[in-house]
Amino acid sequence: MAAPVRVRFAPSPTGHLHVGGARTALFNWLYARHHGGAFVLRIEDTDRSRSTEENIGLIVEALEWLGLDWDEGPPAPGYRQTERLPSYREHAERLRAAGRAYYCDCAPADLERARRAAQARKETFRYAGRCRDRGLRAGALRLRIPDAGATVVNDLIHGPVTFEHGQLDDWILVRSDGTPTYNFCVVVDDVTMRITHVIRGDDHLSNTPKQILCYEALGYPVPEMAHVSMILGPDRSRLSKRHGATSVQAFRDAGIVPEAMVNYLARLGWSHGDQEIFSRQELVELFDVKAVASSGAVFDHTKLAWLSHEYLKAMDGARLAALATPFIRAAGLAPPADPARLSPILDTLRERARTLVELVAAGRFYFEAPSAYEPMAAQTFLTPEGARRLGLLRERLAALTEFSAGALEGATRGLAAELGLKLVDLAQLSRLAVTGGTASPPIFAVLALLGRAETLARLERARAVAGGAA
RNA sequence: GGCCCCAUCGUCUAGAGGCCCAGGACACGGCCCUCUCAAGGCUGAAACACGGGUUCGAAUCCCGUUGGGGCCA
Repeated sequence: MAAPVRVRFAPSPTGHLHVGGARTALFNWLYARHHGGAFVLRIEDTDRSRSTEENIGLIVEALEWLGLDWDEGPPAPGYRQTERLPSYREHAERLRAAGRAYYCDCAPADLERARRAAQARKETFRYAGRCRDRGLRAGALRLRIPDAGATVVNDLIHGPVTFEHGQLDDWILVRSDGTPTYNFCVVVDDVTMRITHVIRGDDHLSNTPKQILCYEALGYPVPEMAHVSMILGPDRSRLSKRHGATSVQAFRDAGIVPEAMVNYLARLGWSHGDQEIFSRQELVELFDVKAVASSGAVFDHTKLAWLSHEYLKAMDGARLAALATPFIRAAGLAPPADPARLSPILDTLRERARTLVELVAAGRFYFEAPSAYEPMAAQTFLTPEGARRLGLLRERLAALTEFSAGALEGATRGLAAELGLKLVDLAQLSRLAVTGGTASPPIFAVLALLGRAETLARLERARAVAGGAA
């Protein structure tokens, strides 16, 4: 029945993908996948100064990290506004020839004066229409807006939103220097790319009636519109750099799991009952743009970190190893030569870290011996008595035939009992010796994973330090 | 300033007139478990911005106020 769904994401390449843009991209992508439609990526590079190949590459990279693949778009040609100038020119000429647009040569200074005067009178500024019927052959091209009536935006999220034509002015389609304006390019692009649903940020809602009038003047059907609310900072103003890191890249580098980012962004403004965690497949099945909230949403780093943690805990070992390896290297450490050793190590860490960065920090000692001991703990544990206990423990563990967590625990418990100590005394002592700190995964698992030689060496080193402190 | 949007716990939200003296999640407090840290379990505190209507009955509908956001720039 209806034409196949075609949606688009049209970022301007400003150097990074903002999370707000990422969410808009996600909603478009989900809508396309849910309806078996097409997701188009279009680069809005009218501002040539910032539009470099490199910046476009960054957008592409961020979308790929999120797993949002597009059916049409770069690197194929024809999906950048700078490549589509002839199309804008052609549509502008059509409007002019049909009398739906006209040239205007009013001086910017005069217009500015009129704008200020309108504001002083507490009225909406509206172009007075001086050039409407002058039949000029050059200047800025303006769209003729009806004086009476109103245009209704039937927004999928907000419902009908009415704009009186008296509040709209004959906006400029093409500047006097021949460059098309943003609002005009968007209309022409959406029309020529046969976009059926425009899902974009709330900040474009005010421009929508102007665009609708342009569609109508061109004789094209108006696509469905859905205006998604903004993502806000803690002060409830639109989230921006002054609120801290806001780019998708920054979250990736902070070690957020990509699936968690997608899940979080989806849940920001959209919900499905009480469910918090959604697989990508569930998202595609359940997402409906009509269920997106119409109010702004504050970005909550803590909840994102929680979700990242949930994904870290649940993902399979191979995937975790693949995700963690670059972060281990970035920390200046080397993953074990035998890749099979990595998974069990990661398994002891995953429930102790919310991000991949935290994961590496929590497990640093697996990859290098401690270079120092936590001072407070050293003071209480690395004493002459501590040295004696470390020596005994080392002896006991060296005698083990099987260096497993179970055997290690048995031997340590035995020694603790003999010395009249609690297990915790020996556990913390060896934890400090082996990890340099007082918090780690279960110590016997750590020792087993480190292996006999490394464990004994670290116990011995700590014993020497404790002895030397005597 | 004009126009437009928005308004439930600190935050994300459920709620589409009676099921709600408002549910879930994050964060926070307490308890349990425990070799540390986590994880987990139980548990606590925490909201319908305000004022008018409509209705037998409103978080839910209408109007206004206030507050926030966006566009015009």
